[in-house]
Amino acid sequence: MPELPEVETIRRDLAAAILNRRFKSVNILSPKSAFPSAAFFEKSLVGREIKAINRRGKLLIFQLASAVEPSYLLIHLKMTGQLIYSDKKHKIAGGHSLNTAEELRVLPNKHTRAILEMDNGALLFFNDLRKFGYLKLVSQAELDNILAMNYGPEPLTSAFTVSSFITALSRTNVKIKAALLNQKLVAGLGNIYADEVLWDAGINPNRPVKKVTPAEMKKLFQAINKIIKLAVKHRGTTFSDYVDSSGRKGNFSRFLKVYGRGGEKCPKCQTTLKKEKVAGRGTHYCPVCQK
DNA sequence: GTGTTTGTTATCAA
DNA sequence: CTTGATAACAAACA
Repeated sequence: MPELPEVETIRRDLAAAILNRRFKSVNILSPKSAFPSAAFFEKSLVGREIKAINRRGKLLIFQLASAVEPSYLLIHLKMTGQLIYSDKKHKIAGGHSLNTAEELRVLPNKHTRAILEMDNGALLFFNDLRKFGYLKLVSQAELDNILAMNYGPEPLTSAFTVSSFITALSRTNVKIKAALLNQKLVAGLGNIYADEVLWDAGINPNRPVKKVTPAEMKKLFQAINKIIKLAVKHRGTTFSDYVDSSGRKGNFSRFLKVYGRGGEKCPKCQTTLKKEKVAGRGTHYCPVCQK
């Protein structure tokens, strides 16, 4: 599941590789993965230059040069999306390959939904097993609207402060885990990091937000910044499908304290970790440390 | 055939 | 009208 650290890793690597490059051709293999339509992609993206690659929460935002609309390409990986860049350094079946020998995998594969060719011949593959992810071309106004309507403060930025965090959360009374997954309250957390920050802060995922004290909110705020920062440093977590733009796995999995560890011992108190559904999601926590 | 996996949105209930 | 809880989506695997 690509969450903030995984998407940020992809953003940084892609920016280093394809900034200032133009799209030479577009091949949409799964029409439902491209909005508003495959034909619109062909017409509007070919020849456009990538001016910047930004990120908001889990959303990748490619800014296109020139004032022509649509001026942004949005890519959301949702659960199983991958964005893999190949500059043909290694030649294998089909004429293209990944950059790292140990991760070589023939592309495109049966889950490839779109292929974007750059003006230097490099290819950008959008793979998505479950087809929840998408590519979307939007205007400045549409982007502004999407960001304003759907995204709260970004961790590790000046917009994310203890007081803004507490204020945002105090407007609801859902379970704290559900609040952390709500992108409008804080952007970028998904199921893995929500569980990790709650364990770090010692808060039970089932606690209603209104019963979390200000002191605990502060611990949670600090846990979010600490864990997101560390996860970015280690290039994210690979649990199932996630790989970076070179096809490599993230290195943060070994730092996970509770996610995917139901039945194992709590690193703090040795109690057996629980796994149960909270807010409709598989949730891992320590019944003793997290109150 | 059944249950699981999750990001986001649609739908329903209170 | 608002809020919160849940279903649905898609696809593959155990």
